[in-house]
Amino acid sequence: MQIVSFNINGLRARLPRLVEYLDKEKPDVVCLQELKGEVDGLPTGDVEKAGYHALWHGQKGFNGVAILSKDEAKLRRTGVPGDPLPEQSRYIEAEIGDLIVASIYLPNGNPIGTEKFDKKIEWMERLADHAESLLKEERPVVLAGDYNVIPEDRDTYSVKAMAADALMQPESRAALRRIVHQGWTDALRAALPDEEKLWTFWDYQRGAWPQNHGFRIDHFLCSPQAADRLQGAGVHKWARGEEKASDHAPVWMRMEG
DNA sequence: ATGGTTGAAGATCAA
Repeated sequence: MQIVSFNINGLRARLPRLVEYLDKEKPDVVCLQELKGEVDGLPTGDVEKAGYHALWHGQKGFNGVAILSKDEAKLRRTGVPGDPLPEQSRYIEAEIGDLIVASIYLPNGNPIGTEKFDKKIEWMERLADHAESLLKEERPVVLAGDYNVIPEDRDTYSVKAMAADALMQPESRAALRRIVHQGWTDALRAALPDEEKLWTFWDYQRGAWPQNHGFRIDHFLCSPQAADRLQGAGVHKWARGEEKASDHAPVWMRMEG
């Protein structure tokens, strides 16, 4: 099965792109982030026509996550336990057959030195607690989404340009490492040769896309039971080059079964 | 240092 994570940067604006993407790549599961709105009133029937069930967790104006799936998914929860930002729609978790999958939109945290950055780290700590409890279920689990964290220096076009950014502060990286070290596999990193550069986000500004100035912030974390079945992972970079594209490209991973 | 762009709003804010 193929699982995709896609920060679509506005469901209203991107729905036609999303449906084209579903028709072309036909993934089994799609985790969406940054719906940037309530879903009521949008022509989401197009998603169903493309053959998908949908669990939406929208929010007026900002954030918003969803899980689309060819097989029906059962909602497990929205928000993380003890969520430090309960009014913001950043987490949805569901069960599809034996698989547990979550769509995550982690706080951006900019600018550093503010409450926003502190909340980002707090949110990551609550996610870490929840991730640990998920591992105890000893099931295939995939935590997919926009983590807003550049894990290592090799995951950005320029360490210098990003040095003051919340996405690559030592605290952000340490919080992500604390989760990974519980026993999760970063599917994209695992699928890459060590020296290979691969980005998932290119800013709309400063000609980032034509100059390939990107970074890797969309990740799949796989439980051992999911990692055992991992067959490959990559980025559907073509989608970033389309008209009216999101600033993120979809990332994919393939699992046996 | 600043500015550049986009979406959801319907003035700015978030990214």
